[in-house]
Amino acid sequence: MPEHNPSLFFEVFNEIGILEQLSRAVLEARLPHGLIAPHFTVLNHLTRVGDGRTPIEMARAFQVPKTSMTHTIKGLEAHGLVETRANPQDGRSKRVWLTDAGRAVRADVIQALGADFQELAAGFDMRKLDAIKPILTELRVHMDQARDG
Amino acid sequence: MPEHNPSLFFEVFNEIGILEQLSRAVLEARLPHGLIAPHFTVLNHLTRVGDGRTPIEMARAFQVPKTSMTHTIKGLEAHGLVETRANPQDGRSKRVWLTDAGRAVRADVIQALGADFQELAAGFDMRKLDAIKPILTELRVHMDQARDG
DNA sequence: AAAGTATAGTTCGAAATCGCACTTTATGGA
DNA sequence: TCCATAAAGTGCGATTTCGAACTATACTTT
Repeated sequence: MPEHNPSLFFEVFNEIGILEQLSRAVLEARLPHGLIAPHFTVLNHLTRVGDGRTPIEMARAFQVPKTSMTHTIKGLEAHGLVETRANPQDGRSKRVWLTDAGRAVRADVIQALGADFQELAAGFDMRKLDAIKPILTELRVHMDQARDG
Repeated sequence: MPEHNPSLFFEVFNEIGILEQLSRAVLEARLPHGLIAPHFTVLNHLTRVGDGRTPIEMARAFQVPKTSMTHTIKGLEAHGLVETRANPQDGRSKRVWLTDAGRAVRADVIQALGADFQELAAGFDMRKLDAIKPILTELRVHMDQARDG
């Protein structure tokens, strides 16, 4: 008989909240001075899905208000890690491009994190991570849909 | 042979970050005006582990700076949801107590969230939540220890 | 008991977050 | 074409976050 206890969500979200803070701390310890997690998230996103994205597109991807994305991009521009150009297809919007410096910072941070994760991995059964990843993804997709619907 | 691919952490933390935002949005949609997630987290913590905790104890539990906890508690006090008294055992510290209003707000929010979670649960295999919860806890404990050591 | 060190909490200032209102440009009918 | 509506992005202000420095109290060592 399935348990179907909704308070399970409560407990899982609680753990997720704490893990988010812990993992953010690990990341930010490796970021150059003046950059915080949202900056890196954008650099990483642009690297993975390709640069030339629009701010609104990234705001939706990360589920943050567009004003927050404006602010984050402004910070990255101030550090010379991205640059923005008008979008020829749509006069309202702009596109965001990585600079060489932006790519370099992202690569450096990834490498530094590799060491941290190596250490974390040493004391943890990675098969358990393997096991939870698809479920977390499924849950995320499910909640995304519930939000839209 | 175990995979031992540290970038797994990267992907898992990415999902956790998005899930944190999504679940926070669900929670905050149910909170009374003027309260945000950290306020509720404190109300809930005091209910679960018992009130009379100290600010520093909660700051550690949630992995937030103690200055943030000071601010959060001040907000709850302003809303009359908690009150603080000196700690007779330690002149440096104070203890935080729930008021009746605080308990009531927490209960109302829990109830409202029940409906949300019920709906979420309808379209999701709760056995998968059951499966990931202990692993998330284990990971959280592991990272906590890695941070201290 | 005195001195040095550690801990709990606050104040302060800088930066981040985010809702609201606004401007500009696009789109989809009458 | 004209108009209404929607969408992209920004400016602004209130609140939040959080590190640094500080005060007050406790603990430890001699």
